[in-house]
Amino acid sequence: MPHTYEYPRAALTVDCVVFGFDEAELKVLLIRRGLAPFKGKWALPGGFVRLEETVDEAARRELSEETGLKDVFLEQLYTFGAIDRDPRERVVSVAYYALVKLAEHPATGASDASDAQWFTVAELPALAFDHADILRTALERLRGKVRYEPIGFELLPQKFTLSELQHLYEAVLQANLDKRNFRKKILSMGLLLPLKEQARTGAHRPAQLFRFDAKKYSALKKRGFNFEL
Amino acid sequence: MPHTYEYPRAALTVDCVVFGFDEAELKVLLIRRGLAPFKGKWALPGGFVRLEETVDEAARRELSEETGLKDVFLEQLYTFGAIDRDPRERVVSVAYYALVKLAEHPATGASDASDAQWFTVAELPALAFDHADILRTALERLRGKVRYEPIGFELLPQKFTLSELQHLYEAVLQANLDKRNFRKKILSMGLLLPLKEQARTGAHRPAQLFRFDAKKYSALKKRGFNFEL
DNA sequence: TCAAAAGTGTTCTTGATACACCCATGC
DNA sequence: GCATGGGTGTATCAAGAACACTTTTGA
Repeated sequence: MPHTYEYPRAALTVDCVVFGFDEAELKVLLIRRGLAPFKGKWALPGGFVRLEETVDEAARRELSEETGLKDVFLEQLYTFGAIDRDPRERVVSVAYYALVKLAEHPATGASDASDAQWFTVAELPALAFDHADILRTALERLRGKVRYEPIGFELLPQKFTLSELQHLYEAVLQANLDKRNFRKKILSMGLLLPLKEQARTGAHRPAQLFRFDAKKYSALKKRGFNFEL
Repeated sequence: MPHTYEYPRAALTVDCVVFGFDEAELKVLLIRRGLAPFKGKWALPGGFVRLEETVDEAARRELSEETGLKDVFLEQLYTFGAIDRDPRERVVSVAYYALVKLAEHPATGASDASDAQWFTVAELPALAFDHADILRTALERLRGKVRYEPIGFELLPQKFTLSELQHLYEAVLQANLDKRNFRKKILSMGLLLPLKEQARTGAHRPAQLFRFDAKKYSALKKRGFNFEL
């Protein structure tokens, strides 16, 4: 059933930059394209926006369909509207970025998409369309936002050690942080709940486990508190 | 000449939140709608994106056509993609915000649009569509961004006094700032060039005029400098 | 007993805040 | 000469940065 309009219309898509964190490395989830154009090339998960869903819903649906990921942190990033970004026709894409707890999700997702794979952000393959631009924009946003919003926790398991948290920040910000100062600062905010358990991993002293206290954060935020690292 | 597509498509528009600053007041430029829906209501300037222009270009074109404003600071804000934001049909809108030097532009713009008018942000009329949401988002963005990027200068004439600059920040941030501390901080960045002229307005001591040194800022930025107020 | 990561305080420096008076001008 | 906004310096306090050793565990 064809649809006709008085004026020509751009197609509208969503694309998702999915970040994960694993073993001190920041990673991105890419999908190998099975169809032209850019067949065989790696690309961001995404697809067309349907009329009966919001743009946000489209992003969640495509993420779920192409990578199996659900209930993840997802936020709109930027809209890419260059004329020739898709060689076939005019396509405007609303980009999102997602943060997933990599340890709690299967390595490549329960996906019906042919091929999904995590890549270290420092070792990315060539990407289809303008997806390299989108990814760079997402990285800049993540680097900026992680410093003044407690979104880093979205990349860690619910229970984590202070060292894991520090390594996450070091990976995202590409900087070395002082262990004592980092702990002092993050603990002084009172947003980390120490758990009774300890992590026992390897031939070392076991580390205290914490979880992020989201309720306390939203209560503090209302009173004007600002997370800042 | 009708255009036919296999799947139905949303229409794509741009909307612009235009900020100005005048006499210690932050203002927004609105347009009175001449057509249904929301006929007679105030709305943000904006319109449909054409296939032969980028989304950014569409924003600039609509701004020029509806308000007469050209060569202003313009930055993408957010894309609004709720299903029923336009009662006629599915319309997704990429919102922008603009900062204009109000003193250097005519009060209501050399506009072909019937009716354009500046409103104080504290005294806004009811707005068409979801434009109140868009405007609120733009205000939040402006409040956030003005603190860590030197965009406030886009709202002032090229030559300005320190008091004018301070009043601008006080209006945007809705806070009172200490005069001495403000001057110390802003001058210590070395981004304001004192001019030889002085402002002579009223029965007071004339104030030193400055201009923002954009070249110096971009040079410093490359070396890792961060503007922050 | 060794390797490997966990944990812990103090000093110094820097930047933020608070605060009050004289200056130049037009009327 | 007075009203109005322009312009200036210091003392205090809080937060950030730099820095090294002991503890606990498994192998």
